[in-house]
Amino acid sequence: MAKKLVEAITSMEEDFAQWYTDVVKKAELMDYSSVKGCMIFKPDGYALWENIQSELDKRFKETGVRNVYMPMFIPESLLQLEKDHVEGFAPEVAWVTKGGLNDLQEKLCVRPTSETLFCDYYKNAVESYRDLPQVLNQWCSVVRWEKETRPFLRSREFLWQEGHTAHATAQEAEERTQQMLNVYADFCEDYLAMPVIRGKKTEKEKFAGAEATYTIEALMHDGKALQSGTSHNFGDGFAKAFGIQYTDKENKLQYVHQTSWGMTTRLIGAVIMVHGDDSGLVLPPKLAPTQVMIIPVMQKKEGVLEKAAWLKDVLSNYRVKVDDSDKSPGWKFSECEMRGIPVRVEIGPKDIEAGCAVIVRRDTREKIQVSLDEINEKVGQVLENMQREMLERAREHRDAHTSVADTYEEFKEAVANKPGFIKAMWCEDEACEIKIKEETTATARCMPFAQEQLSKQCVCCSRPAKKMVYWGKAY
RNA sequence: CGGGGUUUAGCUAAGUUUGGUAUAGCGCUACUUUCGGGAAGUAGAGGCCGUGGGUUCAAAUCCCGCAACUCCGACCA
Repeated sequence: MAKKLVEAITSMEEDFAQWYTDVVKKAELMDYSSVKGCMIFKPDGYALWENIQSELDKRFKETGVRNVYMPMFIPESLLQLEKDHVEGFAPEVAWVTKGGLNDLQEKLCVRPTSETLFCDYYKNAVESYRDLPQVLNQWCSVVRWEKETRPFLRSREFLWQEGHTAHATAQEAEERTQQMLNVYADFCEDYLAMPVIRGKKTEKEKFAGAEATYTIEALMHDGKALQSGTSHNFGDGFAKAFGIQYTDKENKLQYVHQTSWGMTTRLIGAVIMVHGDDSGLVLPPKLAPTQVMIIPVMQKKEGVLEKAAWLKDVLSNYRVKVDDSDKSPGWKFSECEMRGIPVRVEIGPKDIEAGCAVIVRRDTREKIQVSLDEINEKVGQVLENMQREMLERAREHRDAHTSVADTYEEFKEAVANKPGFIKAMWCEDEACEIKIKEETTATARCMPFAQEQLSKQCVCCSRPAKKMVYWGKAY
């Protein structure tokens, strides 16, 4: 691990929560606003979201998704149609009760999620099997009146995408649910260099109104888990509550089967906590809004700025910038590191004379002197290596922080002393899940698709085990 | 929503115990010298001391509300 160069950032070891806040501020990703729990995305923070958005959107569209936009308000009567759903969200919705100076006839909630609006739409849009499937998505913000907020991880208004689909058969809905979870998982691993565990939520942890919830779970640097994306299969529950029926080929009325799936700006928090170090943010090259920062040294010397501009041109197939502000080079180096820019190129009179430049990799701080003739190719290699090695390193960290517990004693010991995932068998009785949570604070993160038979007994009650579960403390 | 902490210039803080002209460092502006890991000098600008009440001749300071931020729980993406 590289040594700490910037005093303004608290070290992770000392205080992880403070480290996180320091990085978020120092990397200029966000500011607090005057509305409690609502944050300001600054340009560098919003640029991360824009990149996530465009890459995900591209991947969605490859699977046939189309974008729409629904209203941001939901009439109270509509929200209440599905019982589990309204019970799940009621404690945290914000209400609009006035329009101008007058009370509204029916109060409107600010959407906490839009299942009800999509259902209301599908009720009319779907008549025949020919209208199916409906595979729609929207990019928007939603509001949940959270008690405790943290930048990117939990705010009262957050940005996300929510996909909502309707299908003719249960099987088709199930396939779409899993397909989107895989899109999410591939995106996290390939684009964010963040390894995830794919699995199913327990009954207790599943989404309000869902038949099944699938999740991807990532492990943060401090050993806490972060739910990074979810995909829900609703079966025909919402269809029955909202009356969404179609006529099949045999001219019989059938209920549709629905799914929904979402990812949020919380992913930015995940990237910070998976890859960051004591000098600040570390961005995977594919995600980084600026991939290469050129820092001229002795920039007032004749020819230096010109050479830097020339270099920018040479490297123009990457997202490249020149820092020609009149700060000292040392300042600019630190600034680059705090902001997580993957590659820094130093160019000064000495380099120009020698026909080379120094390239420095953010994650390892490795410095390489390269000839200007081959710098374009070298930078490309460094970016590629960095993307790959960041994923490998995160995977190694996760594996090193995953333990196995056969007995309840081992389990308690692991929660207390080994931050990270704990793999253990479970009988599928909610009583054990609740007991574990109350006694250890660890929750069932997911039942992974890749099941292993660790033992024959439930880690909690010793009755026959049915599922292997990843447990952990979560954000 | 429960428990702690914090709130004074753009940032970090001192000053509050014991009421009496609002301070410092960094940052910012201008100029000069600098420049390979947060450079220096000179001259400037910048504050309703979170907010609303109260006590007092006098409040950053004492008293009572409220709010925001932050951390730990509970809830959640």
